[in-house]
Amino acid sequence: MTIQRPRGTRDFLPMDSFRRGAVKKGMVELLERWGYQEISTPTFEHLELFTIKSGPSITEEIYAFQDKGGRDLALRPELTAPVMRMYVNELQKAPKPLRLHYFGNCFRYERPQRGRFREFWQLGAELIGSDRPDAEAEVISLAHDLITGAGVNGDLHIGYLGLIRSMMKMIPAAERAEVMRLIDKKEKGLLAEKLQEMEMDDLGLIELLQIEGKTALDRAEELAEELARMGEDLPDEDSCVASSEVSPTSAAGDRAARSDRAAPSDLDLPHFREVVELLSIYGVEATVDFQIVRGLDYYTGTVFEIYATGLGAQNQICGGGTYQLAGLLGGQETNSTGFGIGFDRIMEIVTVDETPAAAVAVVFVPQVRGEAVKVAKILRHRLSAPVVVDVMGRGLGPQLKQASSIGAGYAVIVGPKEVEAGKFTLREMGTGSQEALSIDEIAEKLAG
RNA sequence: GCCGGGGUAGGGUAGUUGGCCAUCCUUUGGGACUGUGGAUCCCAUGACCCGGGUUCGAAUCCCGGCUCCGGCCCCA
Repeated sequence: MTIQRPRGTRDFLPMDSFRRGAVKKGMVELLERWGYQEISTPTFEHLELFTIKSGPSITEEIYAFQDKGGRDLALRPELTAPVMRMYVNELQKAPKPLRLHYFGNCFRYERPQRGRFREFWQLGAELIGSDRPDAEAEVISLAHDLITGAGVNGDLHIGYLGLIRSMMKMIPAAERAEVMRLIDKKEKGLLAEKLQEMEMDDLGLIELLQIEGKTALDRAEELAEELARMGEDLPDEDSCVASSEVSPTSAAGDRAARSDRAAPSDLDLPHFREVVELLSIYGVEATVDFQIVRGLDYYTGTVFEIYATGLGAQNQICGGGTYQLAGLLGGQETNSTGFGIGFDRIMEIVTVDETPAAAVAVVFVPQVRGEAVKVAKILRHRLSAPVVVDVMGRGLGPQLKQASSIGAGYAVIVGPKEVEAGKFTLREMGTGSQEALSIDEIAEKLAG
C-alpha cells in the first residue's frame, strides 16, 4: 500500500495548478487595480487568536496542537483574524485607510464534502480604518467585481445587523441563542412559534426577515422607529450578545461589552441606506436581506454574502461585512470591512480559457549535445515559452516523438550540419515545415 | 457525530448463483527505426482499499476500519 494523501486534502496536477494560477492572477490584478496591497501571514498562529475571536469551542473544529516548546498553536482556519493580528502588531500607525488583500490556505477539521475540504484556499480583502458607508460600498463592490470578473454568476445579498441586534435586546437573554439559531437556519415557522411563546411577536422580527425588494428599506426604517419607541423602557442592559456557545469566558464578556458600545448606532438605518445607494452607483445589484446574520459575534452592521448556483449544498462563495476586531486583539478599536472568497468553490464553477504556453523542444544528434545545451540556454534567455532538451539519451526520432507528445509548438534541430553552418533547423510541429535560421532569427521569430 | 452510495494497474473499465494464469482500452519505458514526430506491430512495467471471518477455494459472501461522493449537523 502506498501512502495516501491525508483526508480532505488535494493534489493539484499541472493542469489544476495552471487553472488555479490563472484565476488567482486575474483576481489579484483586479485587487491591485483597486489599490489593495498584498500581504501574507503565517500558516499557524497561537490558538488564542482564534479562540478570542470565535470562542473556545472553535478548538474542536480546527487543527490545534502543541509544539515541542509546549505552545498552543493552530493551523489558521480563516484569514481575517491573522490579518487583524498583523494590523494590531505592526500597522496601527500606518496612514488610514489600509487596503489589504491576501490569498492563503486555511485548515478546518471537518467532514469533507463537495466544496468543503480540510485544506482550502481563501482569497480576501480588508479595508481598515473607515466606518463610513463609502468603505462598505467599496468593499462589497470589489467582492462583486472579483466574482463576476472570474466569470461566475453570483447572487449578492446584503443585510444589516443593527436592527436584529436591537430586537435581540428585547428578548430574554436566555432565549437569544435559540432565536438566533432559528434565524440562521431560516426556520421561520418555528421562529414564529417561539416568539409567540415569549409574547414577543410584536417585535417585527418575523416581518423584518421577510421583507425584501425596493420597499424593504422603507419598511425597515419604520420598524426601527417603532423599536426605538419601545426601547425607551428597555430593561437592564445586561448580558451578552446571542451566541450559540453561551459561555462565561472573558472573551464572551468582551464581546458583549463591545456590542453594547456599538449600540447607539444599531438603528442607524440611514447609514445602511447610503450603502445601498452607493452600491447602485457602483452598478452592483444587491438583494436586501435581513436574514443574513453571519454569526453576529463581531460583525457590527452591514453584512453580505454571495451565492452561486451549481455548487450543491455549499453554495456560498463569498461572505463578509463590517466588524470591529482590533480591540479584541489588544489594539485600539477601529472599523474594518472585509470579505473572504472560497477560492476552491470558485474553481469548481469557472471555466478557464487560457492554456499553458506551448514548449519549444531543442532536438539534437548525440554528438553535438553540448551545442544543443548552449542553444537551449540562449533560447531560455530570449523566449517566454518553455524550452526543453532531451535528458533520456534518445535519438533524434524519439526526441521528436517526445516533443510531439508534450504538445511542443516548435522543435529546433541541432546536428553537425547545423553547427557547422551556424544555422539551425526550425521545425513547426503542427505542419512539419522547416527552415534554416540563425539563433537570432529563431529567437526573433518565436518571441513575437 | 449521523444517513445513503461507491473503492479492480497512473487514468478509464470487464468480471459477484464463490472455482483456470483477473478482461480490454489508454498511459509510461524499451524495440522494429543510432539526422526527422504523430501510424502500425512486438516486448516490458503495472491493480482487486486495508484487516479479520466463513470456505477445500474469496475481487465476489459476512464483520470492522480507511477513504471518496451526495445529504444532514456545523460553518469562524
